[in-house]
Amino acid sequence: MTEEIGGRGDPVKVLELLWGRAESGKRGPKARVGLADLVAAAVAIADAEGLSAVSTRRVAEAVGISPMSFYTHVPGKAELLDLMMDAVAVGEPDDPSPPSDTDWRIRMTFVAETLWRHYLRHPWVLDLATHRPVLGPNTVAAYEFALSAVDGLGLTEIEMDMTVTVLANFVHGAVRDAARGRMVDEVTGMSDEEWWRRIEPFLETLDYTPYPVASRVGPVAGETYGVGDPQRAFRFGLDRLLDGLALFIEGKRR
Amino acid sequence: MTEEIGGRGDPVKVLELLWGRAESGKRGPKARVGLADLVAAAVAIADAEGLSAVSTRRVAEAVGISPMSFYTHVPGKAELLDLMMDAVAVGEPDDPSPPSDTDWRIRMTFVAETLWRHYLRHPWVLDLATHRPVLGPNTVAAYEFALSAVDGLGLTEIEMDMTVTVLANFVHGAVRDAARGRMVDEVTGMSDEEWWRRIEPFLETLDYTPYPVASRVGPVAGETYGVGDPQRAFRFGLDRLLDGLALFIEGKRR
DNA sequence: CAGAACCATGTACGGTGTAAAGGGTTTGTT
DNA sequence: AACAAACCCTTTACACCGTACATGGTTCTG
Repeated sequence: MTEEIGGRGDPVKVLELLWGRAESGKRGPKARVGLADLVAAAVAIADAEGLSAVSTRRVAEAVGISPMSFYTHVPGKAELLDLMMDAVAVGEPDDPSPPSDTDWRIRMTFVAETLWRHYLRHPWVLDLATHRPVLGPNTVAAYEFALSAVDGLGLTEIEMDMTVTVLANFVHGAVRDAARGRMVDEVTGMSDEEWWRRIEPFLETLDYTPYPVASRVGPVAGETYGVGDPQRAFRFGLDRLLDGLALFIEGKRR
Repeated sequence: MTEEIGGRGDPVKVLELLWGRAESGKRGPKARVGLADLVAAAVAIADAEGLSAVSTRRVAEAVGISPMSFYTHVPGKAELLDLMMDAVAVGEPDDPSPPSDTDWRIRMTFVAETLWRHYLRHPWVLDLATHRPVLGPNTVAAYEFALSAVDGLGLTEIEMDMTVTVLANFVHGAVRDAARGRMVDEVTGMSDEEWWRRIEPFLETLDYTPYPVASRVGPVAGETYGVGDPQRAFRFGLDRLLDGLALFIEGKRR
């Protein structure tokens, strides 16, 4: 149970680590493990057991060094978290290849779906992606990938960035809801269905007259989110967002 | 440095606390402090020093009880966090009053701006709002408030919920970027401007040929976000999103 | 007035991140 | 060849965290 804050620590130090500029010394004994091993181990732990299972001692043990040897390779935990985020901010081997389509809408849809898959594969990123961006090579590559989808449409640089940011933020929020229904909470060991089932008797005892609209919408939405397809909300929001962007882009083109 | 996870603990227990159903006993001595005192103290600490400063010991001390007496009032920290979220999910006295406008667009804009202010006032909510919803009275009231803006437009219940969710997710993401520039990071004590200034020399040493689009857009966007007005991205995204929703709503109306 | 019920507390345990100091091993310099 | 610098790794220790457990007061009920 540790609040994990990305984007901390000495910002230059972490950049040097991200871009491989921290040349390891020539003098002493060779390191038995590399930085990449530590990061990979930490990612594996986070993927399997959630972010709260990632501790410096645990990561050190996973790669076979003593707890404090961790600090030989990484300045601290904050930097490790940044490195983890950048490490997974890259496509997986089984990802579909991007469409070389001329329709920006198809390209942006693909960007959104790629982000969607990314977050579902590494849900712990959702807990970390609340602070400063990690300007590592993979993160920048992902940024480039997203920007390419809106390049050449007549948008200014700022408009391009804002467009991509809005899309990324939307996916972030949508996948948060989806991850809820899909995963079993590794801490409570309670599935989303059980959660709804547990609280439902209590909810029925409440007086909903102060909430007329919510009491009409809530149960329907709750049922849908509880057992339904969260991908539906994703598609709905994505379509609305792209509709709005289309108006803007076509307005600029003329 | 503690990961704070909202929406945990016994879900019914926390609901009882949220809705005031946990009747305090009649027998023993009267409690010197109430649940609301603990929650208020915790919120004050989080507002002032960030979420990582909120510990059970610290909260207990703030209200003048011993560390373990905390658990007389709250089952555990997870429940406290839920209570904190719901406690702030209500308007402040100096909030502008909602427009009684017939234009849903004006109403939704107001909803978005209210959310925006909410997150800026309590940025720590961003760190907590990643898990299950807290179905407390204030949270439900906020949900009702948002839903009212899209009521009577001919949308189905599910569509209403998805619309509100998309809007909330967008604001969440946009304010995350804004909070970055506005606040001084309470942990590093480094402002956003200083952060950019520190990393800029390093960024100039990188080879950007693999990132042609990002290298064109990034510096412009970085400068804008670094010293510019993040509210601009908020307005841009909000306008695009509302444009897209307008298409859908007007399509359904006919 | 007895006892149940309740609030509050002290102690203790296992966990966290990491500061500080020291031992071993390799390499560059003389 | 000898030495010192540089580096990896380790041990010990500290302050903090959430909270289980046992105990001691206080107040209301029967």
